[in-house]
Amino acid sequence: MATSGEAITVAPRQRRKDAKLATIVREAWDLARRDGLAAISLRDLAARVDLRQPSLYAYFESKHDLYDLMFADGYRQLLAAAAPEIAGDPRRRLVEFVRRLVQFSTEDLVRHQLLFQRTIPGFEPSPESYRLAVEFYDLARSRLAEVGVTAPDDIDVFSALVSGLGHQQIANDPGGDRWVRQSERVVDMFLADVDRRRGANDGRGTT
Amino acid sequence: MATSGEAITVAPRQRRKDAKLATIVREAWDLARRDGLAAISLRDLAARVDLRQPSLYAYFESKHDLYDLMFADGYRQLLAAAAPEIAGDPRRRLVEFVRRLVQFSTEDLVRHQLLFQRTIPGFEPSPESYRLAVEFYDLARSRLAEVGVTAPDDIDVFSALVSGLGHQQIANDPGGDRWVRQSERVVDMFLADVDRRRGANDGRGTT
DNA sequence: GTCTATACATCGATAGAC
DNA sequence: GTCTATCGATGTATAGAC
Repeated sequence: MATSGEAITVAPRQRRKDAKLATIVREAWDLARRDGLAAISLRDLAARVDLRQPSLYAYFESKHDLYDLMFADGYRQLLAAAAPEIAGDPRRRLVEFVRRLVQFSTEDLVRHQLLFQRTIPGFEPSPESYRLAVEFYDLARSRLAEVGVTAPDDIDVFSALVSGLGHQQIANDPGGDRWVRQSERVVDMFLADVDRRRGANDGRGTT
Repeated sequence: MATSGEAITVAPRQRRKDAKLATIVREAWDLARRDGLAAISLRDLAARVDLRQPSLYAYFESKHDLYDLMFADGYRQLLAAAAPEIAGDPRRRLVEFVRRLVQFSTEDLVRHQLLFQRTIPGFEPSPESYRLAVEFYDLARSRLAEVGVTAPDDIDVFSALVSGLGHQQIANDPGGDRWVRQSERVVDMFLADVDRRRGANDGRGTT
């Protein structure tokens, strides 16, 4: 029985470590909300998870590595918030998708900063973490494709609209809905513009 | 001659101090671009302006106070970039105004962070500095009023569009023009939306 | 995997002489 | 206004025992 001896004892040990790591990341977010993203202290973090500061290095190799864990965690949260199916026609699905994104941005300033802004000077997500980000952008593209939007310029404009709503919401009305409630209007404005430009180009081919 | 003795000697002395302060702020921006906004070191800054670190406290009272000087300086730069008169009809003036703002955002990441994002945890601009920000937003409102846009919701949507273009530009194509060149399209999209909604409400009064 | 102990650098800010 | 000297804290990271 080469398997049982290991599979039964090692697996729970790994599960314990994963659970502890999840706790560490959760507390790290909490500290970031309190002191700012760049001001997370490993001493404070260790104290919150009942460890001594050097023991944290059993869970990540450096502070940037911790940011990477948080980055991946943040995109997992984003996917969890944005991916669930939405009933209705494609336009309505897109509106609700945008509303979810803007809402997500406004829920957590530092999460928004780590995921969408360049707040930590030297930080670059690892390829594994970046894959989660790509997964999200693929999801966004598919929501756009459903309403017939696939041109790169259109996608760029759309991304600016969404990021602008989220940014204004969190910067000027945190916790409120002053920009969240413009989601539907902005989507309709965008779709009307795409239609208008499509009409203007009609009959001229695909140039 | 109570005046001459003071007016002649004190004024140049003050002018010297102002010039030195301007140098300090300029070098602070340079350090921020190199190390990040939060990582500005007063020792490094002092070395760059040929002072010892404690001597900086003759020019500002704390590090937050330095950020306040930079905040005010940044908005003065923004006003200098955005305020110059533009020839042409109101629509063209608005397009050019937006292009200037997006361009301004993309020119300096840390300036963009200090002016438009909440990167420094405890920092709040002083009332004097904030007045410059208000001056800018008044300018933006007047550009909008020229094309007949005055409703708060319209202004909110417009602000989201502009900030979204700037944000995407600096986050995903720093130094390029991928979103800058969408400025005119976005303005036209916005104006068409305002018109469309105005038409939809016509004859129904001011509700 | 967690600990103690510690290295080593850096930080913002203050005291007090000139 | 600028200096020297220094305080007190904090930061990340490593060595080595258990």
